[in-house]
Amino acid sequence: MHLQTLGPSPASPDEAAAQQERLRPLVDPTGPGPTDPRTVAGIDVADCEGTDEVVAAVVVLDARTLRPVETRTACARAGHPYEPGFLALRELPAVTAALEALEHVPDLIVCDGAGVAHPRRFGMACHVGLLTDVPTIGVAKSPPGPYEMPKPARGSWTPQVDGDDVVGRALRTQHGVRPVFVSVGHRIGLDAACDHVLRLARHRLPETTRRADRLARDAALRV
DNA sequence: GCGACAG
DNA sequence: ATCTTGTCGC
Repeated sequence: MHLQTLGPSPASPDEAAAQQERLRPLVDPTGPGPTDPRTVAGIDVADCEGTDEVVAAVVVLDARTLRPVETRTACARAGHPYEPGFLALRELPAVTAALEALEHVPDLIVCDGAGVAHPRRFGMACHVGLLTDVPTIGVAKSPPGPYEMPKPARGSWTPQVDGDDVVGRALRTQHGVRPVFVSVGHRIGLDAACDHVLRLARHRLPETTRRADRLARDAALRV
């Protein structure tokens, strides 16, 4: 699929922070998103053992059946060790390559990790949103900080607050199971984002994430 | 048993 | 992220 140009790739955390600050005003954290998406994509990344490479996987699912209609993987040098707040510095080159190889343009993209629930309000899901101009959601497996535990029922949630802003939710996707941490990426509001995550979640994590995770893991073994 | 899930 | 171990439930 065609991707927008967002300027030169940062080569250090400092440059990445500057890029995040530059791009964050372009994020639109509102709107209904796709009302009745036909396809939903999931993205995840796995490390290749022993090498300096990471592999990104993109899986496009039929939104109705949750069956895959297209899968792509791409490899890239990690370049930098992981640093909190700079996941994209490490993962985005591979993610970009995988997205470029994609033939379908999905109606919605679910990213592994944060959207606006990020130190500079510009997590990976925001980055992918601007890159693709497709509505994006960030679903993280661990919280950005302390949070209030939602009630045990599936669908219950508590707000994630940062200063004066609500930046995301701890959302229960299965009864009694540890919540996931949802934040908006681009071109969709938090209510709609949580609706989609809930609809995609047969287990704790949405099917998009599970499928992309497995594909990335498998591909990483073969590198 | 095999897959899911907790820590 | 990854690995290891142990329990739970279909």
